[in-house]
Amino acid sequence: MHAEQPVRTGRAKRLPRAVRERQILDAAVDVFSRLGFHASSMDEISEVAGISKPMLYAYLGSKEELFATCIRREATRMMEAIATGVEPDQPPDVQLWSGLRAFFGFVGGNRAGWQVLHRQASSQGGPFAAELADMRGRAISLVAALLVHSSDFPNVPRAGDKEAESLAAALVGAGESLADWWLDNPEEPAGVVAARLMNLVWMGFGDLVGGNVWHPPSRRAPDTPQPGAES
Amino acid sequence: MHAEQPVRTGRAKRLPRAVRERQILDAAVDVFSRLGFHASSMDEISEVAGISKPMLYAYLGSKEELFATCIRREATRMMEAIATGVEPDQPPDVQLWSGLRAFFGFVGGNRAGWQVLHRQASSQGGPFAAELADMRGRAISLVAALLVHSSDFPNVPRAGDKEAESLAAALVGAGESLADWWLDNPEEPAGVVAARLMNLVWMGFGDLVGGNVWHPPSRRAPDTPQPGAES
DNA sequence: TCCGCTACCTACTCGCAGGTAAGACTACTG
DNA sequence: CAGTAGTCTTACCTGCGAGTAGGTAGCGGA
Repeated sequence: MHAEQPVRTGRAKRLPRAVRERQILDAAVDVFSRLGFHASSMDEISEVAGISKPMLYAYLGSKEELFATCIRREATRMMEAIATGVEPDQPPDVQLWSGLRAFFGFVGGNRAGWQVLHRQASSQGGPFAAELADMRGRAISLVAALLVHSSDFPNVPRAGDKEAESLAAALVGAGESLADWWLDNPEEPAGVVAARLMNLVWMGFGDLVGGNVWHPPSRRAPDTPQPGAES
Repeated sequence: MHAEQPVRTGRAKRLPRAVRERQILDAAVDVFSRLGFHASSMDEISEVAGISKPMLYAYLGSKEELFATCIRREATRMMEAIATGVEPDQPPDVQLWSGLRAFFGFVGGNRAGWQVLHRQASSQGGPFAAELADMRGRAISLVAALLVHSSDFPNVPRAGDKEAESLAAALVGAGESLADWWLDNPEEPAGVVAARLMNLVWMGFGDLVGGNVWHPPSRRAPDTPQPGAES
């Protein structure tokens, strides 16, 4: 799970600041994800990072600043992964599908990052949750734009945008929760989890219990869920 | 939000143990929900409860035991609220609808309880998360049974149960997330939030962008979302 | 009215973890 | 070979909060 550095003795090798900072952030994400914000000690983080505590403070400031930096880094990585994965000229369901695959692919390849980003950040109050809320807001806007663009909401005359936005919030929330659930049930590959959510939000239970499933255009038989990216 | 006791001076009124324990748990849920587990001090909880710290230890044991007791109490309350709200002889969509209304009704009336139950418990590791996972497991089983009972899953020959269970997990997760989202956007009434999730999971985006919405049987016109229970 | 029990308190101990002071080692530059 | 800038360390201070020792006050029973 987390790479176990051999116990450090004596002085660490001299490295340029940028490299050290990356190492420290990696270590911090690892420790925060395993222990949570409060239970993580700066001593432990510095030990995992292979340096001594004052380096932490010299480079990353206080514990809270360090945590915020972790959150920002992981949030940025995730949004970039999604933005890279989605194909803007496709029909809406395919865009949604590729977005979901990118999202679950990222989570699968960055369990620790997702853990600290979502679970930890949301449980600490104040600026951390705000940081997270900002990222979620961007994701919601993305989905909402997709929905609004893809069709009108004929039955909700004036509130179309708000309606779309809150549906998008529900979807994003479902994705976050399913990702959390996946952390505890890691045996399934990313594509299967993504396909499940895709079916749920695109088809709905009403269709699914009737046997209608969504499937990507022209690839496989309708009844096999898309394997997709591996965990 | 939380009832502000006047600053206590001198000795508290003598009360039977059961009553004190309830007071203490109320105070603990309040403080835990606002500050989180680690940031909450036993001093603060005892102060809010209107008693002195040794009483906490005498009645509720250690801080961890106190927290676990809070979680269990809130979890039990929530499952009871849902079980009471659902009507077993109705068709599946109506059962789901009433379950969702009961759930969001509970959360709306117990913001602090939900906060500590979900956000706090899930972010602390170990036994607390396990406690929560147990409750979630029961909720998932409930929904999965509903799905399996309501119809076959024709396209997934042998894995029907597992498929249903993981869809149920996604739904429960969506509900949890939407409830969290609702904590930060509390202006909407419970019924509207419940109706949104109902539409999402029952109809799916595929229908919704086409203008098809779900509505409770024989109450209103199909195009108005159900206002439902008030916050 | 005295006993004993339960509710309740003040006033501590003590370890842990965030944060820092002050200096030592390395490498580059002239 | 100085001088300087940046890297890195040991060894400490300090406050906060979990948990406790030991004692006081009200109440019910005989």
